[in-house]
Amino acid sequence: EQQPCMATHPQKPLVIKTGVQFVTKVRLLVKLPAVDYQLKVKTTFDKDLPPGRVSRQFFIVTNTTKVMDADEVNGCLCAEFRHGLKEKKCGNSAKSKESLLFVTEELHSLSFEAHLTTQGLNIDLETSSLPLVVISNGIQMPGAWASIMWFNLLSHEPQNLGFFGSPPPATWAQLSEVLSWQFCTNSAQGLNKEQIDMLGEKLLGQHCSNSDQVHWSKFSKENIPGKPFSFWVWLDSILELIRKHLLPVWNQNYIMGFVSKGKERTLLRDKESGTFLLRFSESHLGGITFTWVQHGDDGEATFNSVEPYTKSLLSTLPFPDIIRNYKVISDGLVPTNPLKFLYPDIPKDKAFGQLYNNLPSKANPYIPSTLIPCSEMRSSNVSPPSAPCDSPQPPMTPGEFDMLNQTLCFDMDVMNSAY
Amino acid sequence: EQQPCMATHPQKPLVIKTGVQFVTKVRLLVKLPAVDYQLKVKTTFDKDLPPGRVSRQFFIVTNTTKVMDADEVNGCLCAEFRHGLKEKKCGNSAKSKESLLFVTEELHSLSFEAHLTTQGLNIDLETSSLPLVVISNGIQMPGAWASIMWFNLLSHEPQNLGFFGSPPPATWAQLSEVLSWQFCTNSAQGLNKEQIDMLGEKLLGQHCSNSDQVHWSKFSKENIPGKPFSFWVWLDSILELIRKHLLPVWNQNYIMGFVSKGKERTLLRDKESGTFLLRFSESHLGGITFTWVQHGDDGEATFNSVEPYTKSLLSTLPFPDIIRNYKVISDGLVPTNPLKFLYPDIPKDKAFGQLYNNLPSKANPYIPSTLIPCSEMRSSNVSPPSAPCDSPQPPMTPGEFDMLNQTLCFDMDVMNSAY
DNA sequence: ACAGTTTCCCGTAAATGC
DNA sequence: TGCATTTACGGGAAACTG
Repeated sequence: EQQPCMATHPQKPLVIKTGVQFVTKVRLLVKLPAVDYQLKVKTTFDKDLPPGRVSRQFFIVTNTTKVMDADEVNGCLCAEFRHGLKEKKCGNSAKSKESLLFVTEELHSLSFEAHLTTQGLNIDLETSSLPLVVISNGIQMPGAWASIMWFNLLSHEPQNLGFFGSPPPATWAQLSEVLSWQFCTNSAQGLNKEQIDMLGEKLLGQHCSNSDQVHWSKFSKENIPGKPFSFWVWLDSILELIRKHLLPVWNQNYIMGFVSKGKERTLLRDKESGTFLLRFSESHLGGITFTWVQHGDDGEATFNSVEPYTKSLLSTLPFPDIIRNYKVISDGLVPTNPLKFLYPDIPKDKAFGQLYNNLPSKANPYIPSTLIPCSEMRSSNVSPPSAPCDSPQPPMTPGEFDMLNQTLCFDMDVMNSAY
Repeated sequence: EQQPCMATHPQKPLVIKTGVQFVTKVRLLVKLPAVDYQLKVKTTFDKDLPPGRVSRQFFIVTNTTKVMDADEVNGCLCAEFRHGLKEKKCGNSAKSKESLLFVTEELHSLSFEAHLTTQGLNIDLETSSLPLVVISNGIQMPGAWASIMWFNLLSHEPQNLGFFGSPPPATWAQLSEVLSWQFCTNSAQGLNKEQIDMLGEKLLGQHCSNSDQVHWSKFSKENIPGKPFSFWVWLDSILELIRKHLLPVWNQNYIMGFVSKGKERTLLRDKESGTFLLRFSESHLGGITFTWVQHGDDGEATFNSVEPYTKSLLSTLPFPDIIRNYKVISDGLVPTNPLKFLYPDIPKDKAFGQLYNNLPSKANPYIPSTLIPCSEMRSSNVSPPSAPCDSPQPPMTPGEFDMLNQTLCFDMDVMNSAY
């Protein structure tokens, strides 16, 4: 009969940042016979908090009660809150308990209560949110969102706030679908089978299968061997790069993105000189690079990859313009652009032409100046080839993760109805 | 006997931003005979505020009282506060009064009080700050700082908070000294006579003299004719550009900076081809450009200026590297750098060599990529020459504005001492 | 509608705490 | 000491307000 609905961070609901307002909505799903008094909703944070379960306590700094109003759209009773959350600085009571958990693994909840008296009946309504993660800084968002994803993928008990005490593993079939879905919600384009296979190999090693189990720590807590970041932090940095700097290019499907260096060479080897593909950096967070093939006079293939471009550079120079203007300088010669065909054989300007930044060259007393990304070539960097791979397939379709999309709404429970 | 001292924004004391903490220090200048009780200081904001004088009211959100402590350095009694300020949202009482004034022209003050009882004497101590300006956003900082400068340059009544009701004019002699001093506090280099003359002409027209009067509105309130910003906002944008992106270049005296386009040509006309000078943009806020001369086969001089570089570009590519790598592309030819000699005749690399960014070219599988600023040259932009100018002179020395430097301290007043 | 002003909040840097 | 976490706040943009 009551339905709380919530939108916090646009892309990442269920994550709340202290000091940043978030919106909650509660709706009464049944239509009441004309009530002659006001129905008041009260919000409580961590109402049924199991004692000692969480290491941090929070309180709502804004109004916690509100009278329900008729919704403009469908006329049902509705209350919308703008809440703010602050940490209760209690003398480290339960602190250092469960200190193995990150704060991003600590689950909280919002409860909504209303008391209704009508026709001699006394009804208590109560409902609560799906588990929430509270963070204090944006750098904690990737970890927090990983928790939300993991919980909603694997838990069948919405009230189980101790979930991350011993989180169950996911199958690669489940997880890969969620990952592809992340790309769908951040862009117009999910992941295809090749891309998913590359991610699977990265996470589980070669010859992994859909039924293989992925452990929570391997997904989000432990660093990738030899790297200072976890698998999810790496992948999320790419989602952010796409969302902020590569949206048109990614949506056009021009970024192969997830492809091993070995496969990259296999693909490019027998293509025309100047054929290139775009992929994300595996060594640095949020980086994209292009690799092109060049055939020598002897027919031998040379592969070159440019140092990955990251957000700081891409905010100065959009990626299509980089591709358009990139030059290689060989001493004393006129610089040339080695990028001719987007893999497999699309002429560069045909693919990217519409994305170029056509600077209007306003008539002014100054000479316009453009940034040209350039590489000086002396020695050629060649590394060993590797095994071939499967052929493309359409991206996965969203599955049970619909609920995490856009206007995420909680299911509603009437917890208590007496008299 | 008591001395309040204050440091808020490092470069701009006496300006307080709501929601950002600021530090105040009060010192007792006399050494008391060993007191056997604690001396408590109380801070009040706008204590003796003339009714209806200000349109906004503020209050201190932090502790306003503190017990004085022996200072580590010289052992005198001292209290240091970390204060925060917030606007009192009173039902627009005195609002819209004096609405001709900007909030950055509204002066406020901090008062400090202490009560001392010793040897049968009852002494009330009180002192207050120089006028303060309260802002709510960093974009108000230039306007606020203009007020602080103008007040301290021209007022002889530290308590006259209505100063901007009818602010007196300054002579160009006074103002130009203050302006040069701004460059000294933001860098290691003030302004020389040519630079000051150019600023004077910009503000007062040609043939201006040291005794000419500059009005407050012309300095900071009215926009420069044809530009969407005032003289001071323009100059302050350059101070910020220097501080954040050009410090070494400016400190080496390599930036002529303030030079009219006419004078620029006079200087460059008979110099060798490739001689260039650096100056700030007059049309855009916080921009720097270079102009170089090129002599054709007929000996005719051509002048070119590149589109000004601003902070967003300079944070990606440092200015010395721009000068080092700048290229002009004439169709089909090898790009060349037209910048050879820094005016009058310093070989470019001799001047800027030590400031170049020597990228370490770490051994990695990627090919490093550099940004090269390039201009495509088709038509040459030439504009009319103009009158010659004086010769260089050393920068002005700081004058009465010492007090505004770094560790700014208020003078102290014992306002009241009874019994 | 608009300009002056404040609020909001991202993202980085510094501070804090364990 | 190092790492996890929070606080601080500059700066751009949206929201507010007369």
